[in-house]
Amino acid sequence: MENQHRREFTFLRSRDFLRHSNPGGPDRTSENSMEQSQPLIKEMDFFSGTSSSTNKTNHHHPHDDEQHHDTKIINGSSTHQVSDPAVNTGLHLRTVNSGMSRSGNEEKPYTELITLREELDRLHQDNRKLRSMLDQITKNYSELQGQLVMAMQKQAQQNRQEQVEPNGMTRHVAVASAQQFIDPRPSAALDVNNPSVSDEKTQEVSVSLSNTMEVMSKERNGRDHPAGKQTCTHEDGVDDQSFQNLGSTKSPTKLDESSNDEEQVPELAPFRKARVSVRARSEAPLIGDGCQWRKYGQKMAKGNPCPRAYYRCTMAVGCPVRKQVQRCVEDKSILTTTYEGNHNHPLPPAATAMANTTAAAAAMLLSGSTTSKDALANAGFFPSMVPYASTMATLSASAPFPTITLDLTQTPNMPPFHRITPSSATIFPLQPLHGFQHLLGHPVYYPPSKPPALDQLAQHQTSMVHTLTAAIAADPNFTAALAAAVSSILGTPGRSNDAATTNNPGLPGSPQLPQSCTTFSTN
DNA sequence: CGCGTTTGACCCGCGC
DNA sequence: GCGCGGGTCAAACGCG
Repeated sequence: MENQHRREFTFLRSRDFLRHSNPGGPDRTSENSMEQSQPLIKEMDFFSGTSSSTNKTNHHHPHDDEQHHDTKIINGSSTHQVSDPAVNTGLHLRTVNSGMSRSGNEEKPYTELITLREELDRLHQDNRKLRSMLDQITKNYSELQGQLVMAMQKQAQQNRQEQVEPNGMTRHVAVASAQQFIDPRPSAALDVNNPSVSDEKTQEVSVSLSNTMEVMSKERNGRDHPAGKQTCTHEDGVDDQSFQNLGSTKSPTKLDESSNDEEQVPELAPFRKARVSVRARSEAPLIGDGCQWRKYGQKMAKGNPCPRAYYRCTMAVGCPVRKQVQRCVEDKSILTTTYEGNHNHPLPPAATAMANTTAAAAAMLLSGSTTSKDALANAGFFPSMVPYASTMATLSASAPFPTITLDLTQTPNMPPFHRITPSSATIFPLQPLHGFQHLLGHPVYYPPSKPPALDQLAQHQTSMVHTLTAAIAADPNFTAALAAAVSSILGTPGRSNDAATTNNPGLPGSPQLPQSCTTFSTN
């Protein structure tokens, strides 16, 4: 009970936080910076509450807990209101009865009973009110989120127009492509947030973001494969309507960056799926993320002696979420897990954390922080605010999927991991700021140590990095989820694997990483 | 016997 | 058009 209360409380608080921080751009910034520890604590509270609850719930219905936990959290306010009074009622009755027998008044119990019933009804009503309030808050949050994105885009657009670029060509292309990529998003994201998608209020926060990703992926699926492969169709099932709003899709082909403006633009839009990768050190074959997975394939990937394993989420029948797990060629102690898709079912608390992480990361990736960079920078976002500064985020627009990689293997002072993948990827430490490249759709890979020559380009990239890191940092969901991810991975290096492989959603003591549409790599 | 993993075959997209 | 590589399927296999 207490756990539930606590969960509920922290959840609501985090929502409050979201709500407050969202409305004002600048305010949000300052709030974030100033409260770096505070919000962090809140978020950590959320997850720690989760894990502790998991521990306790293990006694009774571990499964139940897993299946309905989210719902409870979301509906928390109401649920508890109901259950608590019920308990109290019982106690009251007993007390009353004893009192009764003494007094000898037999009619009093009925009166008491009636009174209690009325009380109960009243509580039910309160409960309903609270629910509706919660709904309202959730809606507001979604709306604000969408508005914020749009506002940032507008501002970025304005800034862009005002700016005189010596390197006009390149810049223009980048902007155009980014814009194209981004534009569709707000509407899509909002659409996805539609109540229709999330009947369960519980999922709203986490789902909304992850859906964004799904939207993107769907978009590509839908366009590229009108006929639709089974897999694609399947995934599209969740919320097809949303991806119609997305920009034109087309050739998923690789972007050749720089030279051809005409070709670049179309290339940017087409994303089959957003992916989130997590790199972490782990001896275990898998990281525990709170979900149940079934291996459905294994392949030798080119350029890597270590096989790549394919997993599918089995927590729900039609869950489209998949993940790929592969060890890093350079450092076999590093495990890379890549998540793709959105869960179509309630997630265990631990899984929610990861889901939020990946969703938020994906949202960042897809939200086109590129364009909003200036706005964010102006607003005063700085990477230093990122709680987990050691984490490296890598954006890759390579191939069909835009991918954001969360590198949990790095420490601030360590040189960024050197990526070998053919796909271009941009790595930027959340704190230090390395040059980062083509974001969304501009696959350009260069060693972190050697950013592309042009100073201006470097500058541009730097600002983008700022933007992205700031945006990521500013997203409570992301930071919270990331915190959970980091703590779970670093905290329980050894056993995380078991959890992931088999079904241990909500392992006691080991916060699990929820997965959504993200790539997760563990080292 | 049921369930999950393994593994070869197959499909599809992309580049040459 | 062909080959390559990534991703998925599904029969076979193994384990509890």
